Amino acid sequence: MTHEPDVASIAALIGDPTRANILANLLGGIALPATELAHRAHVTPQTISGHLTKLREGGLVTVRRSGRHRYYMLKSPEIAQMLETLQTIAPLPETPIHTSNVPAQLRYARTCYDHLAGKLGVAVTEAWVQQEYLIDTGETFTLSNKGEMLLASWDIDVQALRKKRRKFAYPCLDWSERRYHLAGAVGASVVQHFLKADWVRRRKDSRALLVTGHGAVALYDQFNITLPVKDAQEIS
Amino acid sequence: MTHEPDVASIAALIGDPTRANILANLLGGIALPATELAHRAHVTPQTISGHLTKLREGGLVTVRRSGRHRYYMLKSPEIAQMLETLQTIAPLPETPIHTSNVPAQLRYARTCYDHLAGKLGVAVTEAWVQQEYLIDTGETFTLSNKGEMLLASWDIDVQALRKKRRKFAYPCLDWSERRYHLAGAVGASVVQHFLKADWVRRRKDSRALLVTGHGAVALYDQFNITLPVKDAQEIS
DNA sequence: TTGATACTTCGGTATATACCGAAATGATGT
DNA sequence: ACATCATTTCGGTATATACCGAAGTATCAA
Repeated sequence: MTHEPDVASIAALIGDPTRANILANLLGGIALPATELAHRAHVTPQTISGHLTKLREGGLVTVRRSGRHRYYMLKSPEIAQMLETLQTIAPLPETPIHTSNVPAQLRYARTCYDHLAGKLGVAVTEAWVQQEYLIDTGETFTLSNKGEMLLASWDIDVQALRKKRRKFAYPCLDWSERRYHLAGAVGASVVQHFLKADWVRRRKDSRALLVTGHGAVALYDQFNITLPVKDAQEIS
Repeated sequence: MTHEPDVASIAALIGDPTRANILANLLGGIALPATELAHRAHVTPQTISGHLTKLREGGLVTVRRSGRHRYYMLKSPEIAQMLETLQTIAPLPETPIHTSNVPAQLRYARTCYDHLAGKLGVAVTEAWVQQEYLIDTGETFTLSNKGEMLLASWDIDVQALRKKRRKFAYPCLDWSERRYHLAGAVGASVVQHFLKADWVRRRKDSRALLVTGHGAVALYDQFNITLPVKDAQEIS
């Protein structure tokens, strides 16, 4: 009938609550086995298995086999970006007065597929713009010379990042903060550094991040970033 | 349970084939009455009415009442951009050997919400980049001085466009051509000029555009753009 | 081999919802 | 007032599909 792309089929894939849950979990950027995804979605493994094959047939996720586990992950950064775009226009469920602990952690610091998000992501991005490591051109971020030197000092090969097919650096609207954070190839490599330097650690069971005491000091010393320390930061 | 945005609900909205059809038609940027949408989707008015209220409750479309008609349109350019993003990752249904006439028209020239797309959109964009009206920075388009003068000569207030909250100029991946065309505030005003100058006309029943003979000459004279003329161009 | 774990396939049920026919509402023109 | 057209509401049916229990394959560790 019509020869336009079949938007409906993939939207329908995302449209099921359980599958949306799977995708949201994979937005953490890490590969997860089927059972773990089943646990998080509160359904049985059979059910998750069915959903995963559909997502795979739809081209949204891929599998990597390792022994008797099968690790599922998003197929490409483009898929992740599409999901982020969806998140920005999706309604945020109204927050109860006493917001529970778990979402607070997520709001505090998390990974958004492969870059920093949450209060931490926004704080770092805004500090860098203010201190002119980054230049906000309105639709893109550009690295200043100062910024290039910073990344070079972290052993990040900026030229290699530029050659990648994916976007270099752009502002991604944060759904919890309603402000922009740094995404793209640069954003991804920044998270890698934060993890390597042990400024943040991944929590086991969610895509929330934990800022270490060490990391908090470093962020303050180097970029004058002060974060609210009260939330759930029990690592020394 | 989770406090993340409810991606599933709006994805489910887009996930129904009939509703996706509605949204695709509204991507033409024009407001359409319910009956027209019903006709295009090959369903009865009752059915469309139900879908439209759901889309309205979901915040994807708005209504403008005019007499006994109700004109529906996409609620915001952000919604349009999200749909375009979806289109780029959605599978393109395989084209039959003898591609029918209607999709050929769409592939030839169409509006994508409010800017040019299809072969025409890509041709104009690439010509402008080559002739340095536009500068392709990879993730954004910048207007050169030459480009600013061109738009000024068309009575387009470039400064006013820059002040708008929406993106100024960026490349939008064309689903039919698999190449980029110009989108954003600049793209929208360019279409307005093309229509005002009668270089193109809207077809009544789709978002395909018709290039006038007058327009073809102008495009060739001013930008050295040659378009395949064979397709469905019966206007002198 | 036996037993355990990870995952998939099959079959049946239960729920959601897209669709249409019939009828109500509302606006327009005569 | 009446007839007409655009749109919505209601009720009933038919189809799709998410879910789980049970059983089957595959991998690993004794």
